[in-house]
Amino acid sequence: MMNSIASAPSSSQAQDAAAGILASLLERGFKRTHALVCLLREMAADPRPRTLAEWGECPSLQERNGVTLYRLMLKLEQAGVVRRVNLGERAQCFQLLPSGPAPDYLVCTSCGGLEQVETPLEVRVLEENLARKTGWKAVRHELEFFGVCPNCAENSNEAAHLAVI
Amino acid sequence: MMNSIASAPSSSQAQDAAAGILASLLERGFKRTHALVCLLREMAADPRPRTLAEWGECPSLQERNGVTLYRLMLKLEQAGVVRRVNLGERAQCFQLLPSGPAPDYLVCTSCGGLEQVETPLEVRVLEENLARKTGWKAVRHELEFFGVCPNCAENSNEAAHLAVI
DNA sequence: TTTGTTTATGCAAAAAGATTGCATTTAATG
DNA sequence: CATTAAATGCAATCTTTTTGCATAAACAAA
Repeated sequence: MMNSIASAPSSSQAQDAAAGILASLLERGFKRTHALVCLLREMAADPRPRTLAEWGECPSLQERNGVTLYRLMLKLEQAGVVRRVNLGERAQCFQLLPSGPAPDYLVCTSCGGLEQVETPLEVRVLEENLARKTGWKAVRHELEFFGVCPNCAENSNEAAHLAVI
Repeated sequence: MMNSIASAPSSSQAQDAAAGILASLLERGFKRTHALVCLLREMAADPRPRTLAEWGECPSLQERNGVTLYRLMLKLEQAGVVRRVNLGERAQCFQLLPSGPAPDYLVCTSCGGLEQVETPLEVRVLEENLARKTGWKAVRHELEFFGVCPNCAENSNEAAHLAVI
């Protein structure tokens, strides 16, 4: 039902994924630029949704201009390779779309911690039905659970306790 | 399964709701200010999630300062009276929480149109379980479906057709 | 009603994030 | 190597969110 996100794809798998995506993009008219190659690698190596600023902090991308990353990310989103996720932060987050169904998340509003949640079957069915039975096109969904993780909940209890003393 | 949002609560019902919320807030230390009274009325009269800028356009709120609305909205959110919803727009949207379960939405990414979607049972159960069986506290969820509504899909087809001619 | 205290408000300004225009560079193509 | 189209960096703008501070309004007590 719920999995923490410890298991990033192994380096070689990630590289393969990035390479495959890159190939498909090149066929679609993308240029093999330094920024594109590096960004795909970084995003394949870390499946979590991260802000533009965060992606920009990756070693291989630090020298890149922020605006470049911004425009590149929009292109990748349009190409259906990347998706935008709202994690309750002010800035939008982006992540590489996995080959399978995209994950949903459980977010700690206190520490920002993230756990992956398997998409409820009902949500998938609803999504499919919207696309098939109604006139809606290109339907996707976004589901997030927000709360305070056990760790933070405990700490805030301690804090409250200390405050009384 | 899906309902368009034609049925805003009747004026009197909305007023009652606003009055009830106001009373509860006053008990909790809120001051009965012009801005508070008007904002609650407007939000009760229109259940849709709207941006701060949009709420500020309401007749009774136009003379109010935008920052006032901003701070008031945050207070209402903290008080659990208002919730923040991400509708894919750059600005955050706010809406009064209904007495029952909060609605989920189907959003047209082309025209911004909004339809209400009943929360899948599985999502509610998942949410409850997170709160009961795991150590997570104050769990809530946000579920949105995004797509292109029949109207916009048709128009874009026409546009594509015309473009060929 | 007056006084004092607390909270809300307006104004100004800053910080953060998203977005565009334009001149230059880079990648692909022949 | 020359040509062309796309990508990049830089500067600047715009929108949204956020804060500080002086003033005004609401509330409670005298």
